[in-house]
Amino acid sequence: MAGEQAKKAYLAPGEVARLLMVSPATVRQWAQKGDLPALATPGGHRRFQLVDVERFAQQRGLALHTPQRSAEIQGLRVLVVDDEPQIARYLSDLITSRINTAQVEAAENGFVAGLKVRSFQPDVVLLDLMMPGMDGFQVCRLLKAEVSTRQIRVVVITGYPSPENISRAREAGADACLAKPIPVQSLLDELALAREGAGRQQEEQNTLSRVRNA
Amino acid sequence: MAGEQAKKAYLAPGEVARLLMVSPATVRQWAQKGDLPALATPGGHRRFQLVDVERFAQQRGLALHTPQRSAEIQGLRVLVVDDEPQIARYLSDLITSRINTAQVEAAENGFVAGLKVRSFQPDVVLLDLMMPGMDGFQVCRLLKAEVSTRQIRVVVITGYPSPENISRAREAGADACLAKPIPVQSLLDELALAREGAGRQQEEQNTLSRVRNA
DNA sequence: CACCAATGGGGTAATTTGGGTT
DNA sequence: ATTGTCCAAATTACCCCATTGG
Repeated sequence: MAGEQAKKAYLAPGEVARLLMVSPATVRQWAQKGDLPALATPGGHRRFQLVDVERFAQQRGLALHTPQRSAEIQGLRVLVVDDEPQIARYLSDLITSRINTAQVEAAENGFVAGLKVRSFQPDVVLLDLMMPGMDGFQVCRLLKAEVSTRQIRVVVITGYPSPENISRAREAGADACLAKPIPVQSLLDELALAREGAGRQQEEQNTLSRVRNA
Repeated sequence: MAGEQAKKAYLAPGEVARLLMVSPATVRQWAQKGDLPALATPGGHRRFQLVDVERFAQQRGLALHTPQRSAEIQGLRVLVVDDEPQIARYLSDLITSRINTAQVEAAENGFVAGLKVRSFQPDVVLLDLMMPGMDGFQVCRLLKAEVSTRQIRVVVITGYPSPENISRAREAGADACLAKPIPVQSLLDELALAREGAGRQQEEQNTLSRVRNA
């Protein structure tokens, strides 16, 4: 599980405040009113148990404490990087027809790809290795070298799936490597993996709820 | 303590409103409609994550209100886009030696250029027209087509300053066009212009830009 | 034991927010 | 589509001193 929670015996008011996205003063109010169960140190300072905090958040906050991530809510975001409009179009249609919540954008050259990596913030990048003026391996390395883009799943697509190319792609950080013509099922499998993977990056907000609307 | 910009884990509605330059009521509407993802405190108040706000702003083409990042305060930010490391290095050294507050970064290909346009947020882009796999004219058009990048000054550099190239560059939105070898004074003039322009929001729309040659 | 910075407690006032509605 | 207004509730700011944990 994602929980690397080093089970603390108790939480200080400040920690609880950060957890609940509220100021320490507010936590104190809750504790005073008895809404949030608290223990006390000999000196009178409050200590809280994680269980109590979670229960409290669930009761008052609108149920559900599953910290769903963007891919589950907004749909998987896929960036197709290919200089051939036909292929880009084919991939885009393929994906949206199979995963109807997916959002797909295309980049026909390196510059647009770079822009969109930042602005579209894809969960997956489908990257053609052979593009004029662009070294796909280097793109992989760049994406994996930076924290803000490291978690993007990179699926490399190549027309020359030589062992050397595949191994180089892997070394460069690609998460998968598909040969042309695209094996549809494999592609969908990769997207499914990305969809699962997109659920991380939650840190302390496990006890919070996504706001629900009609 | 200069580092007051500590990354907040969450944002309150009011902060988001100031960030997006709208009223709190509007933020509330967006959150209610589900356009802007929100979390909730146990008491029912909404909290937002910076990532979500940024993405939302991006989708709508809104600009985030960054207090002030004028070139006067932080120094001019220059992005050199050239595939020849020597030239990039030469330009970088030239600029930093003449304008000692300037910050210069280089991009050796289109992908890196795209990434850095977003992450480095330059005031000026020095763009080599002739780069493998990258159409400089199109890069101009892309930059000038979007609100968030429109105010970046684009100085095109070309080894073939034919009338046609110059006119095409201008049509594509380049603010200036310099021929190789680079006329140093003209380059510095352009940077000076950018430095003036970077302080204010957009003001005057320079009808045309000058073309300079050695 | 004293010192120290960070944090917490009590209490109250000031500010902000959600919701309904204009 | 966005903003202003009203009210009650939620949240935070402040002041001053005690506790915590080195």
